[in-house]
Amino acid sequence: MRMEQKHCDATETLKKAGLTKTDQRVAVLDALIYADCPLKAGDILQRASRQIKINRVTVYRILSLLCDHKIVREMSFEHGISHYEMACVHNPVHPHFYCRRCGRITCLPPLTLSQAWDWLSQPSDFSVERINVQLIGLCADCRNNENSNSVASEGFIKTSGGKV
Amino acid sequence: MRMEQKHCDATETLKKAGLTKTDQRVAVLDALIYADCPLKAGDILQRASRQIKINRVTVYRILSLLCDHKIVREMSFEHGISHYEMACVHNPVHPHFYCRRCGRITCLPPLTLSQAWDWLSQPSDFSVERINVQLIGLCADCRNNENSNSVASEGFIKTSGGKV
DNA sequence: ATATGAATGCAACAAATTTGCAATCCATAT
DNA sequence: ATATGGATTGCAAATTTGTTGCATTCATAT
Ligand SMILES: [Mn+2]
Ligand SMILES: [Mn+2]
Ligand SMILES: [Zn+2]
Ligand SMILES: [Zn+2]
Repeated sequence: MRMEQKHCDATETLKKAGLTKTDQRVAVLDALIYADCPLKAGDILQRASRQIKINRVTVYRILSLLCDHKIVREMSFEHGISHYEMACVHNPVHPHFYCRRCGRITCLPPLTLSQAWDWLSQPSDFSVERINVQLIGLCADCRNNENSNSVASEGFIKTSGGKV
Repeated sequence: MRMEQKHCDATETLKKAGLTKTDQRVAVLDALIYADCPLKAGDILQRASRQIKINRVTVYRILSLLCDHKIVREMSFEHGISHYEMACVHNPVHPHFYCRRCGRITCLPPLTLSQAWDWLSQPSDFSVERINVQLIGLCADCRNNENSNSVASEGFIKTSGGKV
């Protein structure tokens, strides 16, 4: 009787996605697989460097690749630093808490929005001051031009969305 | 009979907050007040520069000030660029759509999370691929040290939050 | 009008991320 | 096992976003 795995396997993950296995990719994946919270690119470089030789730029390229393949999720809070976490079956989508003072990010259990808003009043482990809801995907223009190499934003005013 | 205003007035906003009125602050506020979507610092510099002489650094300092006074909201999507919008009575908190291809941000009407998720399936103006929910505030450590000048993150492993 | 603290401009700095290109590696076919 | 060619990586340099220090200018109360 086989035990259910708690974590993904880096090598299997790459194989399933049809990606070449390299030491650097395995090390980056391992850093994310065994992390207990979302990591910055710098965190990942640091952890992967304990295992192998890897360059900062390579970390960014691997993260970009893994995000494209939806193996990894990217998220960005204030102060313009991206954080990354596994997007595998062991780590379904969930909200996050960002501390504006120390910058730590904490994964939260699934919540409805009204439950989330309740945290604004109810004291808890966190003092929630506000909530951002971000829907991410393709706008109508970009959906139509998905395969074209030119980006819709070229040639028109970038910030021309409509306030609803 | 006085008509209801659609927009805030920059001068009044500064006065109400007890902030000195300067040409630069008025120009930054006007850019945000009349924007039809959240703006990047660079967008604001560009728009304000049409009206007055203003330096890049001044834009950042004014935005920081306005955010501290909760006159303006800051938000951050992928690629670590902050966007800003008015946080006045004419623009209550609402979700946003971010196009991962062209980078445009669109303000959305208030939605429950399940309504938001419905957009994932129902084709609409946007192809929603995922939803980020960010709770922002202070963690327990930082709440206790709010007035201390040392930040909790000094001296401990920064990424030590717990995955839930 | 003058004084004083606040706000701004400028230059330099800093951190995160991207790009170009040469060197190296990995998967596949001999 | 070896050769091969495209994919992957490393390194240096550039780009982008945002910050800091300090001298100058501005706003406002006397
Ligand atoms: Mn998480
Ligand atoms: Mn908005
Ligand atoms: Zn904190
Ligand atoms: Zn788009």
